Amino acid sequence: MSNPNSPRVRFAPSPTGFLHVGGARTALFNWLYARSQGGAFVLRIEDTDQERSTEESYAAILRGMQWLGMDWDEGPHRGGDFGPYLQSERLDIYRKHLETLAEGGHAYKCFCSADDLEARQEEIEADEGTWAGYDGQCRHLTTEEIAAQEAAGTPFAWRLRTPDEGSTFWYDIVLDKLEFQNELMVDRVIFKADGFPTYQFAVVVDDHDMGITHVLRGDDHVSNTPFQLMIYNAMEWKAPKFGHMPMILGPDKKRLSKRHGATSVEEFQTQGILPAAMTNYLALLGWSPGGNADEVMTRDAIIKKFSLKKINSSPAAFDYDKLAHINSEHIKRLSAEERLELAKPIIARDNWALDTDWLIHGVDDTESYLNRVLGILGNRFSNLVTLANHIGFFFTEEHFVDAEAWKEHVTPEAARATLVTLAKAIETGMDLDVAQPASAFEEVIRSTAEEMGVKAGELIHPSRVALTGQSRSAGIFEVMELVGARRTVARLKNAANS
RNA sequence: GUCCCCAUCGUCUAGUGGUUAGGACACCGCCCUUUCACGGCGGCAACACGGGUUCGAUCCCCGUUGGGGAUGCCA
Repeated sequence: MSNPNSPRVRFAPSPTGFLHVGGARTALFNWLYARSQGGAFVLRIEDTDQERSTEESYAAILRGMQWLGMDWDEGPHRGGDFGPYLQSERLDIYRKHLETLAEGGHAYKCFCSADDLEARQEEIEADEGTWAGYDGQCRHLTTEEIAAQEAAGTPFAWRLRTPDEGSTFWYDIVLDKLEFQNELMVDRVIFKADGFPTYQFAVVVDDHDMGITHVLRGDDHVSNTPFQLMIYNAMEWKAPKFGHMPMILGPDKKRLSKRHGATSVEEFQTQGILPAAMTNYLALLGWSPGGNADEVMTRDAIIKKFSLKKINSSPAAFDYDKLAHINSEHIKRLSAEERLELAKPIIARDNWALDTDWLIHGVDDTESYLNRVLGILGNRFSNLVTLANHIGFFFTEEHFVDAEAWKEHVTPEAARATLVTLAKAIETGMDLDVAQPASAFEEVIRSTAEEMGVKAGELIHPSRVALTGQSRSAGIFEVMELVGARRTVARLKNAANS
């Protein structure tokens, strides 16, 4: 589908944790760019850290991507012309390119151990100096010295010989011109002593070899970019365009972390957030459709409007309230059929089903029952997880009960008496062997209230809690219709006796 | 410490060298109403500070302050 001129972008997570919102946002912007330009979206796994990479993380990241609907054109389980897409399977490629660098004199062996470096740093700092990073000790080793170290079997890493003068700069898609003085750059390691390339080297090799045209990543990579540019230069490769997006902060403007609440994408899934809503909200963090345009958008609408030029350069704070709002808006805009599909797994999970003995007016199977339940629920359905509390009492006596509401509306003597009176009125005024419509319940309640000389609300509020266990619900007459006359009477009596 | 980035309502943001600085979330009030939610109406609330440039700066430049990032043989 992609032509030679279309962009190729990638998301390159390291499998050292779950897919968190920051990573998901980065992935999303890349994905949106690819989809909006007819380009290719590549998923590459950067698992060059043998210590921290795990299979679980790898699987979790893939799950997160799939849940959010970010399909990749090339990558794990999908293949592609530029594979393999796991860096741990590309070691030969990195070694080959390292050789090129070594031959050109751009890379050199460094025999300094971590302890050596630490000792030198301490020495300098003890003398009030500042350690600015690797000091270039092995830069000028003679062939004899190198031979001696190798003969002694000293482990070594490879470092890039970086330019000492001038500056390295690029025009960032988001941040515009960025420039760094070369003299401040140290010769960082590109190949570790364990035989694996460092991120700095692998990312450059892969982005080049995979034909990546645009690198969109978090701005925590800004200071890595000049070094990577130096690798491109040493390899005599053309560098891709870079775009650094600001990071996502917590509500307190501090770096987003677990203490702020959910940070992994899968946590939001378990909190009942719709993937489309999560995608929508993430897109709004650092990007905007502009002006007074509707913020609530489907994936397709976002793709249509997406533009790199509109990416914000200032960091955004994650707002859980707004996410909840976007989520409810998405649910609100769903058709009855779509809502039904979302709700089905919830009742299936607890084996909730219609019992024909309930004698529900106009309902003959579980699906049509659920459909009616969702119908009277209306816009109170705003989250997949809280939905269970809103509909449980229609299916089971073991439903959620709000203790506070019960204490306030059911426990008082007067309330109990009222419930008994109403239960009797329903028993005598209605045929319990026939399914009854909401209007019939309304009639009984209103006339009973009149006979008692009280407002209908006096009966309605305790009834609501007695039937639903909660002080908030859909219209009580409709609730009674769908709970059925028999169970309604039973619950009113049970509540009065509780 | 050094280097880099950022700065419009509490939050996400739109926006322009001259605007009543717009929208959304949250919050408050009113309406609707059997509760809640929805919906409708209204309200509160911002250009961080100090210098320039300019006839005029929220917008351009510099500085300060604040926040963030980097400074790893992590990615």
